[in-house]
Amino acid sequence: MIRLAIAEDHQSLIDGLELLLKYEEEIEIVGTANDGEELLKIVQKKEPNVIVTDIRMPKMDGIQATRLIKKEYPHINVLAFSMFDQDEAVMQMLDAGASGYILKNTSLNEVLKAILTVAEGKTYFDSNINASRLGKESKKSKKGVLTKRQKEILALIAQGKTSREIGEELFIGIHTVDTHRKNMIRILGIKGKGELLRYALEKKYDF
Amino acid sequence: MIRLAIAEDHQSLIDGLELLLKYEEEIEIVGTANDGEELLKIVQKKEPNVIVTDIRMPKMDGIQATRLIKKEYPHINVLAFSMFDQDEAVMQMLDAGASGYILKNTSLNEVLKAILTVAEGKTYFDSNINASRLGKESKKSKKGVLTKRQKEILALIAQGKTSREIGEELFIGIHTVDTHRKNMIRILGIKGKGELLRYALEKKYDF
DNA sequence: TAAAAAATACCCTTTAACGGGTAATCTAAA
DNA sequence: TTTAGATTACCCGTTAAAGGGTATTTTTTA
Repeated sequence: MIRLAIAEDHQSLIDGLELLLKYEEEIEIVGTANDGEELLKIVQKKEPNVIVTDIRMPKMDGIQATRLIKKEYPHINVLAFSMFDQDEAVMQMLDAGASGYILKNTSLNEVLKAILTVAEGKTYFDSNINASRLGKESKKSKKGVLTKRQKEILALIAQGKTSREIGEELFIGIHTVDTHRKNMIRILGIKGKGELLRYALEKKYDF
Repeated sequence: MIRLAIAEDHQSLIDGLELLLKYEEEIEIVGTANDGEELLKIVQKKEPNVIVTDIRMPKMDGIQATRLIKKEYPHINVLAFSMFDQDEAVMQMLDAGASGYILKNTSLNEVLKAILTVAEGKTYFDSNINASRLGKESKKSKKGVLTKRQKEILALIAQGKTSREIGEELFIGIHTVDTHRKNMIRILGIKGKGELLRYALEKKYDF
């Protein structure tokens, strides 16, 4: 029997999942939440064994929530459910302990398949996610998380600052900023002119 | 009888709506789309009388799609379904001819109520939307600063496309795209390398 | 303490995106 | 129907950023 908890800030999507799952006899929805903090409460009270969670949520994002949950309840299988397929989000979610990752632009049937798969302790990844690319990066860069300095620079990039301005602000050379840029591009597996800025800006909306 | 078309880039949400509506005898879903262009095709082929559409979608956003649809088929009632409650998006959608506006973080039941309401030719607005504030704003903001073509190009810029790619997609020269870029920069009063991309991305999430 | 990771800095080349013009069509409104 | 606005297209030059390296110093961790 799957005791499922759902965390997702769009109530309409939760309602849809509930409609889908209420005919699945092996699945019982023990609770739903609209943010990460609510999810934690449900986990404590209702003891689900599978969780479907959005990444970007108010109050506490899915990554942080997953990390805390897996620390206390390592047996719970977490399935990430996100709008975005950015490598970093996937890797962070994996690092936090998630067993699967599906995108919102897939069908509910695939969601169901994913839930059943992770419930068995297996992993499930959306077909749109390039797992090999992830694997490659994750070996090289381990967690795929940017360093403190890199995040600092990324934040300034998101503010529209140029390498020169960033260098002045952080008291480092323009070359150094450029090196950080290039390293981030490599780690994140992105390419093209404005992609890093895009990433920097979208990141806010990702998590 | 309501002949309903749904446009929404998250298939999971479409599936949820379908599950909800399949028990409503007065509603028939005649088609679903994952982007604006698909929606236009469905409208032509299936002649729905009510449309539920996301605002932010690939290829063509819901505002543009609504505008085109209302021009050809003014009897169709359009219900906007969006993540965001920013005034500008609501106003643009109204200006495009939408009859209602609901947020994704509402329940599916409210979605159903909204569909039934707009189907009767009435208007339905999410309780989170301050209608009076909208009226005040819409007077002074006229119609939005950028032209149709410019917005089209801006949307592609937001997708990270280069001028070359945009030109290819719209069957115009790279110089033309650059001219549009420069005109937008001038009109919007921005400056600097990535500012237009920044603006494009911010705009996108405002909808 | 030795090894790994992070942060610093420079080299080179290429390219997309400004910034600043000019101008021909084409479309729609006055 | 004239005129204004929108769309198309090109010229020049400049610059920030990316893509490819290499390399030193500092900090952290095993």
